[in-house]
Amino acid sequence: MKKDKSGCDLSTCMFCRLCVPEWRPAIQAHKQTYTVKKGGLLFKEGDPVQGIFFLFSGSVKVHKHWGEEKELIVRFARRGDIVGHRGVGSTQLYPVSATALEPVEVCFIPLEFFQASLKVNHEFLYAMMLFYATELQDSEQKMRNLVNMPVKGRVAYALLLLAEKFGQDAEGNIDLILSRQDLASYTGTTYETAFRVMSELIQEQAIAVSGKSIAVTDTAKLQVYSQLQ
Amino acid sequence: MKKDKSGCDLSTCMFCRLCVPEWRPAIQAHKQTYTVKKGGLLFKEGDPVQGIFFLFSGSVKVHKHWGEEKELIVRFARRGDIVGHRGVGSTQLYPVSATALEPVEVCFIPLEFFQASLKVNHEFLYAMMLFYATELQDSEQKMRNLVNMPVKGRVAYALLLLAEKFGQDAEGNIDLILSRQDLASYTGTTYETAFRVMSELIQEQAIAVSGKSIAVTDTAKLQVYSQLQ
DNA sequence: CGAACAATTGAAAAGATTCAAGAGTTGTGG
DNA sequence: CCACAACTCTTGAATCTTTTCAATTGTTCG
Repeated sequence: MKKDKSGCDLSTCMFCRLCVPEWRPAIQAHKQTYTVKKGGLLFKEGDPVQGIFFLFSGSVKVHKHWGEEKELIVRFARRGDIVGHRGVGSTQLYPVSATALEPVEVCFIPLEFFQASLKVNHEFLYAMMLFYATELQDSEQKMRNLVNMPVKGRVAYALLLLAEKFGQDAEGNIDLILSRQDLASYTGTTYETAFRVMSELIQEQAIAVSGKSIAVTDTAKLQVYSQLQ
Repeated sequence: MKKDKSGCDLSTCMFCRLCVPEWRPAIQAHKQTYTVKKGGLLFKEGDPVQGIFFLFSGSVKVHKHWGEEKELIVRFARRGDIVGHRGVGSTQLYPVSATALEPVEVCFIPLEFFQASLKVNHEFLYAMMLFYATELQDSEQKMRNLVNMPVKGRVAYALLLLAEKFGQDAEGNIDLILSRQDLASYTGTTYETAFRVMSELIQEQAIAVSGKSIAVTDTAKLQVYSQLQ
């Protein structure tokens, strides 16, 4: 791991990686690295935007709320991902919350410094634009799935996506501890329905559950459910 | 209307407006303006990305397909809006189609020139990044609505959004001729369901229909349906 | 141990889709 | 100007999916 003086892992921190060397000292001065424990909030929907977060380790869910009860998980983020960028734009408020699913180490960049960097560092700005463009594509792909797929297809699709993003061990276990409730919120359904669908998938030996982790055992079966048409 | 030599309306063309004056001649040389008739395609999902479109007049729907029958309208665009930017990113293919709802005049910028402009024009790049960020927020807002709102709420929300975006005349008619089928595709439901919901809203005098245009007559009632919680 | 919370299951209800069929519109060619 | 075909519009009824409610079991943790 290449780390800079403040302990920032250059291989995973997009911000530090993209900054030209001369800027490093300024970044050192502005960024803050700290940890958030499991269940802790990085920021909350409706809060004024303070800055951007880069994750060094751990994982978080990014979610939008609906009344007191309901939520929709928009995205999961892990080591190397950016969080809080959804606050950049017209409004001054975060449109989503970010909650740690396990202890996370974050690199926090205050908004003013982040924006100043964007203004000065063309490469970084370009990378950020591409990043937003990709996020937009993903978001709309997910939107179509939510609208046109039955729950089973959405769960299958979600598991394939998570397996790819978080990786799997030898047994196929996805490297993310995910509660049924969170899976339900991610696939836009209720806890009970998510549970029932999971049971079916286990029955069909498409997936397996051991302890708290979920394993994809038959990718092809899941692909059938998450297929177009 | 301030127009440049090629007939580009500077007040509505984000691209031309953001370009520094010295760049205008180069733009003139690269961009193409032409019209697409009603029902015509600007580009199709899966096509290789050729460039970006800026709309001078008319309106288009941006939609994703699902098998042969189903589609989800992701967004409507009008005068001044950008279309085709969803193709920018990892893949080389448009993730959506764009179809003219009425005759449109477009300013087409080939991708290479668009990207070259981004590389050179910092202001433009910054504006594009903010634009993507805003689109992302809108997309996720819509996603939450699709997941958590009943159809009636989604239709109500859609109509309020369209009224705001496209404007209304004295009678409240939204300045966009929208078929029930398109409204259904936009709200992620079927033609019949959209029809029934519209009938209810007419009954409740929240909206009115005269000819092909839809009028919002009682904003407050629609807001109740599209409300959070 | 007991309290709180997560998991599990069944049954009823709600919401939306699908199918089907008839009414109304539009456009075309004779 | 009418007849016909091809649409879109409109409505009812059956069906399916998903949610909701409710009740029971299992697990965790102070």
